[in-house]
Amino acid sequence: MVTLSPNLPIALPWFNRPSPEVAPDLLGCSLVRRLPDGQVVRGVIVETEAYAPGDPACHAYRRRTPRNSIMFGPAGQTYVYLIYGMYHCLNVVTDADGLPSAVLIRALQLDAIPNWISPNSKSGAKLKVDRIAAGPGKLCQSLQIDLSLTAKELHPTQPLWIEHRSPQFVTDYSQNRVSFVQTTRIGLTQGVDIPWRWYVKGCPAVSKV
DNA sequence: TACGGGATCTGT
DNA sequence: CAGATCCCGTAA
Repeated sequence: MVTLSPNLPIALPWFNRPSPEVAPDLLGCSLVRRLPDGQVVRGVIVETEAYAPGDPACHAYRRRTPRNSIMFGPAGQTYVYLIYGMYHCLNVVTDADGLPSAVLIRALQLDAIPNWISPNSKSGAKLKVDRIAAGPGKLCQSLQIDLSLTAKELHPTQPLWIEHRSPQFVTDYSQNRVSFVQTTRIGLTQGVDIPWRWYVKGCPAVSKV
């Protein structure tokens, strides 16, 4: 189920749909990060959440502001924000120009622990690969994503892009060896009941609850 | 200009 | 379950 090899990059128009459609379609796709030194890191997307116009949990719910203005733009751009003063979250802007919506990428399945991450936690325990990009904050940490990567096109010429599902994943999904779960979103105070979170069933990287 | 809260994570 | 830590939206 883990994709080690490159697949076809997803072109921008693919993201030009309502976020609740794009979010489940992103499961099984690979998020790819090219670092300044040329190193490329790939991870399979296993958990996503959708945010859309009229949704009280959406950063753009009230109005357009400097921070959320990227969400109003054309689909296929990154929207990165800082949360709790210490973590970053990565979104993909979706839907038509003018409609503020995005998909939060919450977890990745990595194939290896990136070499800039210590293989041991602070308490000394060995980190599991499955948990390195488990959660939106850890995901950005594991791929060195910060505010400098916001408002970038998802394209192979850029520091971030997304690739289509591997043939293996497509087969596994169509034969029900892999399935998705749809449920409510995490960590919100508003829009708590909207079931716009999707994840790959049985994946260790997916948030509990 | 000041203030308070947040799409999180870790250790107690 | 509290604390870390800072940007940004809202109110003044």
